[in-house]
Amino acid sequence: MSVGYACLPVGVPGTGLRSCMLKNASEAKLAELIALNLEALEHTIDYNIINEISLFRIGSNLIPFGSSPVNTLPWEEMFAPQLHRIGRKIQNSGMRVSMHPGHYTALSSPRAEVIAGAIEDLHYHNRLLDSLKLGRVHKIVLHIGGTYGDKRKAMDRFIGHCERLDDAMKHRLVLENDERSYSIGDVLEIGFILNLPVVFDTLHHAINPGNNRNNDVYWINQCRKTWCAGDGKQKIHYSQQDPLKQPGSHSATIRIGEFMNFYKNLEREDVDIMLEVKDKNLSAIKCRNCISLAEDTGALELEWRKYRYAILERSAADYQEIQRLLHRKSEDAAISFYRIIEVSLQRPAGMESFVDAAHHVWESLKESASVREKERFLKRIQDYRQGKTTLRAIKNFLYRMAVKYRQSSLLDSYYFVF
DNA sequence: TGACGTCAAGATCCG
DNA sequence: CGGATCTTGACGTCA
Repeated sequence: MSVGYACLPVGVPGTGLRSCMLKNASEAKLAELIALNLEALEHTIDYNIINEISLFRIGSNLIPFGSSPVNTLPWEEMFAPQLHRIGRKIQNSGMRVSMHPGHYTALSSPRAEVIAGAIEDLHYHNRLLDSLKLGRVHKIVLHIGGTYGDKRKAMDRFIGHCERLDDAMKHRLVLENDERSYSIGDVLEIGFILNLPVVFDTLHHAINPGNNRNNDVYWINQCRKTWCAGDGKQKIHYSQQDPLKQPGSHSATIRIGEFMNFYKNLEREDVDIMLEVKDKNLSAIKCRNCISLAEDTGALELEWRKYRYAILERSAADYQEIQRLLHRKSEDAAISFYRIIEVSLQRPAGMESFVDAAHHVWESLKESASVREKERFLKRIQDYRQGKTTLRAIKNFLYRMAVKYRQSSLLDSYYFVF
């Protein structure tokens, strides 16, 4: 079982994807952006390999306007060396990647121009995975689209358009239930007709369960029947509702208690779980550490080094509690560890604890920093105490210092994420 | 016609 | 001038 995350890791410098507005999308601009984005993707893949994250979704915006007629660049050839290098890293590390066109790619539409655009978009996604020289276990996840007042007719249109796609494309396609129109029952019906695998999305299902009320495990086992040997492991999407936002909004982090219940009920290891969550890679590592059978306290120590300042700035008591927990080396330390982290990160940073944490962070910068920079730091702290500057401004300052003096342990930490 | 979701670009404001 | 903060864009569907 692999647990993965989508598109952009948080707290990893140099992994952001660039874009531009349509009116600025010249050939030169697009070529520059593609080069930058491939560098960013390679950094992300490197990060995944180092952190043993073996499931990842490549963002559709990797090639700006990739499926639009404004982008006529032969980018597969132009960037072949970078693309092949990235593909080899994915392949050699045993990573599995996917792509996911959004809700705007609708093969069920009654409008011919929308269908043409959707097919263009699918071709773009397929071209990208082909250009990385990746096989058919690296999937493209597709929604069905709208219902246009008649779901049966829309399903028939979807099936018709899908059947006409070429085989190479069809071998990559997998279908997903959505939170509005197509329940998992609907999508399975289509999947069986088209002989395409189905991805079960837990949160979409919770919001749009359809008529046939069954639990997650039942549907996951139904979906399993749609996955053939050549498709690789069955994939599912797992996410949790943000309690303060609209139904369907992904939570800030995966609440580990809920996830572990889900995992235990699943009683299966031959499933890949793609998380959809705001804190991305952080939750992927969290879930991985909590389900891994080996009592690898090393991984937990590494995590603590990354979380510690974010916790310290909220609560010295939480900080000490975690220190004691890790010292005890108990059997289910990982779950207890993340439970405390989750509660602690909900607290706002208090003024004194924030200043305390900022000083600790400064400790690793002060040897490199100039006298002027030290003065600037102390002035900012003073201003913060007097309400003349914000916590975020001080963190941004510390971040720039960490970049300038290449303090990788600080840059790799989650201090700047929260 | 605007909400929906997403997130960087672009625009504007501030010191 | 640099940095922080607000607004716009790009996609299709649905109310």
